[in-house]
Amino acid sequence: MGIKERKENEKSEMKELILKTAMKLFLDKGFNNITIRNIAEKIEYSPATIYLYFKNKDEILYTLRREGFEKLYELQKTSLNTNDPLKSLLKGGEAYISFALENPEYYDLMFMTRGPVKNIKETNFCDIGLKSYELLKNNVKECMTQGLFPRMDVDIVAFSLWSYVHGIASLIIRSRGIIFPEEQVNDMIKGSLDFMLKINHEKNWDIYNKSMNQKTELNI
Amino acid sequence: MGIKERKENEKSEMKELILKTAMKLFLDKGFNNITIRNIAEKIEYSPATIYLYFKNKDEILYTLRREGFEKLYELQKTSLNTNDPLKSLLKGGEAYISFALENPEYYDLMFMTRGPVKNIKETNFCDIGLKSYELLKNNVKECMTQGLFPRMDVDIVAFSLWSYVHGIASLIIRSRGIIFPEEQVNDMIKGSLDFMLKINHEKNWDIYNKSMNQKTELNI
DNA sequence: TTTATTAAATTAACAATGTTTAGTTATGGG
DNA sequence: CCCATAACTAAACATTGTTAATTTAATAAA
Repeated sequence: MGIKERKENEKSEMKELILKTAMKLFLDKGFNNITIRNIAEKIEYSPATIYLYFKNKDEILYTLRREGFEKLYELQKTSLNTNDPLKSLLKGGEAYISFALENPEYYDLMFMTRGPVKNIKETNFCDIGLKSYELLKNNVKECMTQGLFPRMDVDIVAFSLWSYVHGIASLIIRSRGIIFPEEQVNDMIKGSLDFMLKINHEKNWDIYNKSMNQKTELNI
Repeated sequence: MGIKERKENEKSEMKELILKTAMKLFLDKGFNNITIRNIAEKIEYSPATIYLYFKNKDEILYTLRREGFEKLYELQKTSLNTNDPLKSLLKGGEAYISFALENPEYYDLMFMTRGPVKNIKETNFCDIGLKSYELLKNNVKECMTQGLFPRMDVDIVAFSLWSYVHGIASLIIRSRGIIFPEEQVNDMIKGSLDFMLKINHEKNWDIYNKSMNQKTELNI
């Protein structure tokens, strides 16, 4: 069965190549401005070949989107730990925004690109996305049990925090933060995260400060 | 000059008709899925006619986008008053999200659609958008002078608040809040605004409550 | 080795898109 | 009535996603 195996490998290598190339192109010009022919030309195959590996252009998107959700999940897993839930949230938020700004096209595909809504469930990116969301929820819960957050509906608070970082990331990605000079963007982001946690916890100011001083650099 | 005048009227009426029709179609299927031919067919003219009134498809988008910014600005003007800056913020936030969810296609064109970045400045939708942002900033300033907010960089706080409501609106519009049952969305939004202001101001809890009780219904 | 079968890739075409050009029809002034 | 200008359209163009027919390459069978 050595041959069959090799063929399978070649097949998945080809898929990888297409995905990698597509992503590189999307990143530069955006999903809608890249054609199947562009991708084909880059990898020096005919356009029709791509259809041997992906049903259509959308399926390339779906695959990349799922990849993105997996990447993000891994990232969240490493930055969210419940020992110090507040610090954890801060790091998670920073990681989230960093991910979005370092992989704008991934982020775009995941959260900003309008896709046929039917397929959102079919492509079950929800499953893995939901896992990320659960991480966040647990973190929020921990904050509540430790008395760092007011006791509210966990879903509401989690959604709020998610909305917050998503808002920051997506405004910047879409250059709607264009009002601010480029070099201020980084401070802006840090400041925003500050704002949320700061006013959240003037009571717990000491705890907050401790986590702020240990925080890692945002590299954007 | 009566004739010339009438012609001009007819010309702008035609523009209106095209815009109105385009918007209706965009709302249903999204900008990228609507063709010039679709619009033309709807208004019973030939596709080429549209190019007599708009340079290209994008210019229709730009025009609608500018319209959107004006609408939003008017809305913000009426809901933001500085007598009670905290209540003002809350109403402004609600109005913002309502606008986004009631006019998803406008909102999409304004903040979520990827457009050629060059044209962002050319189409100077910035001017009017900036005015909205200034309203918000003034409101934030007022909160600070009244001691309702910690004294931080006004831009950072304003951007934060903007990010927050934008995050909520855009996640819902892109059905990324799909994890929650439809009927909970409304509560979710209210709860989120609660969250932000609540934990913001447990100190000023009385003020907050006053504005919460008087708040108008979100009709989504 | 030669032939048959299967897989991989390409060529050429399709319909649909945004856009342009050349031409036609209508309108108003002389 | 004739002409100039405006309004409009038909027909074409290049480019898109996608597919069907066909060729080429790789494997299995003889």
